[in-house]
Amino acid sequence: MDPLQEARNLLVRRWGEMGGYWGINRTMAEIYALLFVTRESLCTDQIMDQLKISRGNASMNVRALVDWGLIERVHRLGDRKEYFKADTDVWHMFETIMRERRRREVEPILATLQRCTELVNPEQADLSSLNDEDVDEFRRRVSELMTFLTTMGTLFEMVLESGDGGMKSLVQGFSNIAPPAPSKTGA
Amino acid sequence: MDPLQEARNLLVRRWGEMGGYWGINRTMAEIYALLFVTRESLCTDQIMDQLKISRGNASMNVRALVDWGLIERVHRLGDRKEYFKADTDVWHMFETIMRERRRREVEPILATLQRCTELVNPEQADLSSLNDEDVDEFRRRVSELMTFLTTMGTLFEMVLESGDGGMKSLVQGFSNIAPPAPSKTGA
DNA sequence: CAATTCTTTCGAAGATTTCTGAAAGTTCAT
DNA sequence: ATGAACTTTCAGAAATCTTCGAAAGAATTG
Repeated sequence: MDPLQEARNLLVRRWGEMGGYWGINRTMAEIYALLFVTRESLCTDQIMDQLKISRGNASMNVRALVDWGLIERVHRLGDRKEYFKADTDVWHMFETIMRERRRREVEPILATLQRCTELVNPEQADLSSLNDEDVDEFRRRVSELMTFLTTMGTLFEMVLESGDGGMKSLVQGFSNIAPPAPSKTGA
Repeated sequence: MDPLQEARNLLVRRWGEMGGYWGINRTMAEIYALLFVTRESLCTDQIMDQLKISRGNASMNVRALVDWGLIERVHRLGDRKEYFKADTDVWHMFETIMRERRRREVEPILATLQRCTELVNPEQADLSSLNDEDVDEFRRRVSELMTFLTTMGTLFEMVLESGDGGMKSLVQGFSNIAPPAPSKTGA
């Protein structure tokens, strides 16, 4: 196998392994990776063939990737097959994934935290039989969590808003305020 | 059930549901949540009882949480049981989780990207039979990904370095450079 | 040092997720 | 309308992940 193909395979496999951690399944991750490392667009049969997966599996996961906006359909003149190519704008890919994750992971928690706050609000519930300290501590912890999640959300929006270039400004702006970040990039 | 208990249960269950997305299993997430919403420390039997899980399961997951540094063992005078309490410093919890995730999810990818770069380095491999454009495009994409991951890593270090207070500076510093972030906190 | 109390391990069972492949569906050219 | 080319669906099979619970292992005490 030529070095390019070897490199591609390596990346596809690794990316697939990571897929699990990223809330998407291995195949979906592999398909995305395959398209990411391939210059021309690929059709379903090529994907099936390269990744050794069934037609059904390929179809389902390609569709999911299209739904997520991580890959797009491409049509070639005089060819009825559908081809697919990856969105190779890394920032855009990041934004897509993060938004989806926030929607699925952070927002439900925020809603629950909100509800928890209401449940222990003295104006809405009878707390007379409860230990004050327990209630206070609970309120404190819930509130800290909410503040934290909200702050992170804001930071996230900031990062997205600033994009690739703005990111540098952000890093720049920060280094005037705090001591230089310790470069922990070992090796 | 009293409102406080109801609120606790709600949060524990929701947190557990989210666990899967966060690369930890449901039980581990539930145990952490239970300790997070409980002021006093709990022993294994109390955890088993409240979450309706087996001793083995409790033991395994408590250990994992201790390993991660998300909860800690507490000993009570004259009591041989081990009790556990959550690390309730939300920032610290965040740091712990993110470092672990980076170690497991980002670093392996970076290593692979590094290796990919080497594989298509003309000084180390014979690329003469390959299409130049394919190789160039591959190099470009791999390099973009590396840059992106590294940049995010730096941002991450910055955020951690700055902590709770510094975070505000960061947000502050940013708002001088870019237009105010659109508050997308719907509802 | 033996009884007691508590913790950990681990194989099997159970639950969940993912994948396959054949069949049904769709689209398009003729 | 028909048939060829291509896509989607879905029920069962396979793989993976999680949990249980009994037994083994430690630690502590009298």
